[in-house]
Amino acid sequence: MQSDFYCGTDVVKIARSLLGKFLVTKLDGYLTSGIIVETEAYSWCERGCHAYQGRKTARNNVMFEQGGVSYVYLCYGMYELFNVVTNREGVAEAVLIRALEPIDGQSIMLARCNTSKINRITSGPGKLTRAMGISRMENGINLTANKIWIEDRGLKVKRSEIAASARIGLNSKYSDSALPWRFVVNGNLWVRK
DNA sequence: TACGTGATCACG
DNA sequence: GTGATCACGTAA
Repeated sequence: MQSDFYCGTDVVKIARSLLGKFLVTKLDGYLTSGIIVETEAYSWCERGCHAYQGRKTARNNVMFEQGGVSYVYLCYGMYELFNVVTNREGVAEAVLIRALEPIDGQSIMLARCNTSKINRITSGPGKLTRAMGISRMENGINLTANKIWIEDRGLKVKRSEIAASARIGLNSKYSDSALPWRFVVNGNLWVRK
């Protein structure tokens, strides 16, 4: 996608429109890709976001850059989570990529995950980054360049095929955790159940 | 349901 | 410095 796609001011809309797009990486010399089938939106204006109320830290500072860069951080000491930063510079918003349907480079993904079963290898935000070779080394990189990018290959996901629900893993004591900002392709095999 | 795992951040 | 918390995944 071009830079202007990521600079949109409605992160929820962008999270929805990413469904059906292809996330592609060319890392360690290998090309891998998958269809995005689950996303979540995050915005500075709600409590689920690392940049809530515009709080800027060493970890989240790339969220404040102009849309079109990656935000990769370590979660629970073990998992690297990949986000697409959106909106204009200074407005911290991002979309977490939560699940993919693997397409290109499946044998590479299997090797990276040290398994022989493709089943569920990219069905979760911590798992898909491993399969795609994404780590914190890729934090802040330009998504219109040649390491990680997103392609529209013409696959259409109709509005009626998209389900919205509350985001996963947020502390339920905050009302923002109930916002319906998680989007999945209905019935897709690669969305965790 | 329980917990490994370690970086992060709000405290002081 | 310290300690609670955390956008997960797996086992059970």
